[in-house]
Amino acid sequence: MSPDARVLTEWFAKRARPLPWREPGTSAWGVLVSEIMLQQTPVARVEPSWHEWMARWPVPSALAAASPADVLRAWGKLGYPRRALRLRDAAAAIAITHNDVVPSDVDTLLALPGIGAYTARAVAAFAYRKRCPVVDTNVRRVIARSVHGAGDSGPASTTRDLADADALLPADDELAAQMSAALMELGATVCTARNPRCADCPVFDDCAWQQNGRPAYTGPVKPVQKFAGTDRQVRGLLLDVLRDTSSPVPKSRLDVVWSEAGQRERCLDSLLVDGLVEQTTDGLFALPGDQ
DNA sequence: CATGCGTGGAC
DNA sequence: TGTCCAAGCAT
Repeated sequence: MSPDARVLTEWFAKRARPLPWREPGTSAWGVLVSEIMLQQTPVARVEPSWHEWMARWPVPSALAAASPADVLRAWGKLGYPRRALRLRDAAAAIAITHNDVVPSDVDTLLALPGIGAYTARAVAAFAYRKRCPVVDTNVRRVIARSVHGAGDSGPASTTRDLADADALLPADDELAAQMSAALMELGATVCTARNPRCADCPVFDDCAWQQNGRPAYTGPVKPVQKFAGTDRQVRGLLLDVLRDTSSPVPKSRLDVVWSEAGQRERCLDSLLVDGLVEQTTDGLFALPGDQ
């Protein structure tokens, strides 16, 4: 009553999308960069940026040597730009502490900025081909349905989710890595959040959700994230101004992006605190490192 | 454990 | 011109 490793890995070999960071020969650094970019950002928007980053910063030390301003501009509109700064910080730590080699050990990876439970295990599994349970939103949904027979996954629980995924993995390292990738791919392309394509599912016959009659999700409602009018929108508008200028700007250039002064000031302050914006000695504003 | 953190595409 | 969702993380 759960997805079979052989069935799923054979499906993956035939049907998986040809994503560039999955190509044989991709460096662990390339895998790490892809994983950070893919946190909450769709594949289609990540692909072009990933190619640019790999050409420009092929090793961690190269990214570490770049200015935050250059990194933030290259990040562009992938969203959540703090990820870009943390990736640069992680690259510096890798360059200095690990001889420019991305660690393969989960606990060592977890100690790096911006790398959490998912990303650490994804690097171990996909770059180093380890038997290491990888749990993202796709895997949680696939397990909720195919194993537990529920309509969707409830709130995340790292310990329980890892145990669920671990139980599905075969003993062999390489096969387990393929299985982890296959579970993610299944959730991303077939066992989707809305309108799952069950007719195309390789594990249809082993799916507990099917056998339960596809019950609707009954757990706690996940809160929907608003965007319009939030600080996230205002921060994005402020950063947009600074990404597009080559020299520091007076505050008046920032003031025009949002009419409510209180919120605008709060957002600018938080960007300064986050290290996403810098104020020059003459009181102008710029991306950090833009003088 | 709940929130806040960007952005844009698909319905 | 609304809602949901997308390979999470830090606090």
